[in-house]
Amino acid sequence: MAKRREAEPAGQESVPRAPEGEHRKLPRPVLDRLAAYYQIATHAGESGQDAIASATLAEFFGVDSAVVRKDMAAVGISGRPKVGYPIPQILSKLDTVLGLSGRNDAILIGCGSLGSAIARYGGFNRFGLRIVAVFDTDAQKVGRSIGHHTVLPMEKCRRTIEVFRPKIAIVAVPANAAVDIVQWLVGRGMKAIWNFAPIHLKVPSGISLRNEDLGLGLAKLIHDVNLKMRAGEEARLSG
Amino acid sequence: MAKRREAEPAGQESVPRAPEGEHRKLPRPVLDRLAAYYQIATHAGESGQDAIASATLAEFFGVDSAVVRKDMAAVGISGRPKVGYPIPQILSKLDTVLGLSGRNDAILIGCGSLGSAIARYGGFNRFGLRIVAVFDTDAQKVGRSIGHHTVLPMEKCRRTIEVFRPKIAIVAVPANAAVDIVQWLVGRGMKAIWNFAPIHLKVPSGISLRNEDLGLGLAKLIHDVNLKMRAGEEARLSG
DNA sequence: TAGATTGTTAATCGATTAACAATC
DNA sequence: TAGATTGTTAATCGATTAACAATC
Repeated sequence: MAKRREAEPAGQESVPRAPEGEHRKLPRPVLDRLAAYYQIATHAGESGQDAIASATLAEFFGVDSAVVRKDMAAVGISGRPKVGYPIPQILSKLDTVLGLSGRNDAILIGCGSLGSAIARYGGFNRFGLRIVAVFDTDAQKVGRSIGHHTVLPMEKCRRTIEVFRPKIAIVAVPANAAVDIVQWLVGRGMKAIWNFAPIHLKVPSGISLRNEDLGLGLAKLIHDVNLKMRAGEEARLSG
Repeated sequence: MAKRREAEPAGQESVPRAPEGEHRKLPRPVLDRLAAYYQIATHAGESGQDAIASATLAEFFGVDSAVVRKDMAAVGISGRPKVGYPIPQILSKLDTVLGLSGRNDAILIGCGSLGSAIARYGGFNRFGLRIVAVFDTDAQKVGRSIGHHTVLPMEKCRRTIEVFRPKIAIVAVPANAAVDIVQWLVGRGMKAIWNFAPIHLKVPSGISLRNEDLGLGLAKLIHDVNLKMRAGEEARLSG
């Protein structure tokens, strides 16, 4: 029953064999759904349920229930016929799979409106995120307090990285500054970049990067709403 | 050369036939990539290039160049051998496809730190977004000015919707308030919901919804960095 | 012309869907 | 027991990759 194929995508050739157990590489669509199940199960748990059926999760995410059952099997979450999947097991297993159980230290670069919002937002604690320091090049912003943090000058960043060794850098600087900053951060040993600048960045393989471009999200939403409105009009004309 | 199949996903049965030309339904992975090409082409154009090769776009996005050429063909962008795809054509075509050429009016609900950041951020103008009004239930926030806006009380929201008829509502309220607000907004005729609350919402088919859950994005990034660090360690041990 | 890059067809691969036996 | 729901196999579907002819 072992998986037949373990071909790695470009940039991963150095991995000699697939990791086993909970840490095997999951297809991206699976990972997307698992993250959503985590959120849905959390809210279901808060409202008093102690189990949730594959059909329920499927309806929320807009897929077939067999997909959900396969996803669950892929990470070793087992359900019970007539009952569903126990929410505590979903949460603890996905905690492990998504890596949320450990502490994930981060620094934040850029304290404009979006950077400040991130610094103040407490909702990421749930995912183990701890922002150890926030930086800005703007002398006017240095010294200000944002949430629990005081904005530090960029010159202090190198030393902070050496002391705290954070894995994650949250980049919320203007697009034209992002390329250089990210290159510098990677050079200082940063392992993950969470990029909010509206520019598509690249990093060496072995470094994790997430381009969280909200403008692109908006573009997709606008595309979708235009498509639906057009479809609605056509249905009205022909119906 | 017409497409053979036009099956619609669940919830779209009312559409009698597929729209033609630039507005046909694109597979989600294609749309994701097109939005990224738009961003990459924009920056390439700003740095003085006037064309870009499929291989360049492919390298940025981490796919094969044939994928890029197919995507371009799918939306009718034509390139020239030895040159690549002209950037003006990429931008104007994707403007149309993504629906960014029109004006997209929106209201913003919730002026916490994230809502305020969105209200202040000018980067969405590029996508035709115009926030016509911002609202909050908190009497303490009403009357404050955020960017160019003054926070209005929720009671004024109904009337604003009737007058401006915005298509899009940006929801940046706490998770426990989001469900009711969104249901109300849909009832008032809103066509698209851009949800920043950390909860997976559902809307009737025919309404567009984008759950922009940043915590989920973080979870995926953490998963990825853990996987890579683990892979790196294994390579070191066995290598 | 020679060479680089597009455009497109055919082959492969992987993910989704359908179906149903196993199980509580 | 009967019925609902999981778990899993086989079939279908769609997207990616490989290959190469067309073209500037």
